Amino acid sequence: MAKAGCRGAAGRFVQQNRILEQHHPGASRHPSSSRRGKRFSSISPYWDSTGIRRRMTNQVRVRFAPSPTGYLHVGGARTALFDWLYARKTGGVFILRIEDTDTERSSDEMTTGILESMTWLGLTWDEGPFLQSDGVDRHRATAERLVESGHAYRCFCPAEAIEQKRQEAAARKTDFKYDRTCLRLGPEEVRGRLANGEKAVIRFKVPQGAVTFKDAVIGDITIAGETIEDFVLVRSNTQPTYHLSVVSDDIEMRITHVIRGADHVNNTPKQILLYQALGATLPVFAHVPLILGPDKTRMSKRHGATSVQSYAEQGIIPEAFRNFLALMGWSPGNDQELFDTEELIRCFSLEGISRTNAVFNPEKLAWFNLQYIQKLPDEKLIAYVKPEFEKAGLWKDEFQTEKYAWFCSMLALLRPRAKTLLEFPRQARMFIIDAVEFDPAAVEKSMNDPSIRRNLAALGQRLEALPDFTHDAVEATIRGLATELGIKPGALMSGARVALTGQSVSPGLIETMLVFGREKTISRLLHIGPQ
RNA sequence: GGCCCCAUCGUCUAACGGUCAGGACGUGGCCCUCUCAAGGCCAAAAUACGGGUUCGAUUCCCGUUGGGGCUACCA
Repeated sequence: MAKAGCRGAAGRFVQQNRILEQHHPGASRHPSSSRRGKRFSSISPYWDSTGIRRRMTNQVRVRFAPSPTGYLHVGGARTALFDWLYARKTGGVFILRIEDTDTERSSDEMTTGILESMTWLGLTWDEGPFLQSDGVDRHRATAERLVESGHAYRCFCPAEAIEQKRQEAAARKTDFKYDRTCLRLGPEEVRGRLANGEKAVIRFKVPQGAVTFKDAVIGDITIAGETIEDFVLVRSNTQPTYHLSVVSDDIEMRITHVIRGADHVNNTPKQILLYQALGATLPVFAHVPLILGPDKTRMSKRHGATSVQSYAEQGIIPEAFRNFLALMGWSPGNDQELFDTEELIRCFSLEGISRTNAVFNPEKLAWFNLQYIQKLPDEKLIAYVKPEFEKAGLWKDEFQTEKYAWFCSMLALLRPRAKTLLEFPRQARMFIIDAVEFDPAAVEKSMNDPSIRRNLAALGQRLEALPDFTHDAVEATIRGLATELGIKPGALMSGARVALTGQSVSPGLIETMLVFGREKTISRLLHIGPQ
């Protein structure tokens, strides 16, 4: 692929990668993840079993943190790709963390599916996958520290009451924020009510003043503190919430760059406030634009195929999908579109990320797929295509042994016509099965003239007499016979096409004959099947 | 409703004050040709609107409009 210069390294926003402070004094060991049966790697490299903190470096550490409430969708995959690319680009570490703290909606099957999709895409992670739920004790401890330091407080207000007020405010079309009733509670009262068994949440006490941060892709973003509600850190059932868990984990994992979807920009001020309250150094935030459906609304189930898995099932190859995804919201700054892995890594930069949402374009994906299919080495193509042939009941092991060369020559005919892997068995069928499956319309179109059978038989005889069954010899024979018969070569060829394949469309006739082989070609011309 | 963000061909995008606004997908035409593809060539197609700033705005500023996101004891 063309070697081209990429966007300069001088960034739109150059921000120093600072080392995150390790601030957790009594960081306990990661509990093992046997809670729900299935066990994912839970060995954390951040601190070893002796409790000795690892040497800190200024190495980039990025994470992809999907929640296993569904399959990996294209938006998530694109985010993961950018995370991965940035880590590879900088020689950093790519961490996978499963945010499964919503126990209601999370499932192990989804986690497995996400892992499979990432593997399919070749997005290999260096650490993890960690389960966020393994950190709940630490998350709770973090919240307690915030209460102790006066950054958070317990709130006894019933959720229903707040929800009702919220509804009322919405009906009135006015803004609603929790009124901080419980902020005024004295420590005695809090203790008393807790001792009484009253349920409480822990809320973050949002400080006065605006929060400003420099997003690596969007730029400066400022949000007035007054618009941020005292959000819940720990639920009344003691489950930590998202904001707390993410910040606690990102600090713990020493994440230097938070690259995630733009749907998180409004969460960022809350999280920044948490970092500050915890005395931790901020990571660089980079919010990548969203991927939209054709109707320009956020991709969802009603847009049809949105999971990575569904594209794999549709015969898209991972290299193509990845290349396509990379160009959704990122550009190298020039006209290059086809990138192999190394080029992609070399050219990728946060500066090249767009600020505009992108509409998913399946047609362009198909084009990328075609491009990649053309270039795939035979071995690799066969590996991709084999399962499809098996599904269609057309696979034979000899394709990889005695008939390997033949199989490759057939694939060569099919390639330029294949936009997806699924088309290979479909098109290869006529080369593999013994019978000819005649398409009535094709027969009607090219075989209705009674002379055509005679002519094809004549062609069969000539080919039989040919010393060498080669492309040039066959072509000369066909053209010669057509001239003698006073018909167009095309008429003879379309008849031969139907006699051989049963179809009116196929790869080049002569190439097709060569793949069928001399015997089959001649016998089909001499003895045209039914009809 | 409030808050945040965004705005170049239908779509993905290039342009970082001066270009005939470039490329790609898709679309149309032509070429190649035994059909279908692939490939080659050509074409149509955009700076949302209104104000500024400037010798000069796609580019900088403001407003309008449009779009998206967030607005939970979801993540």
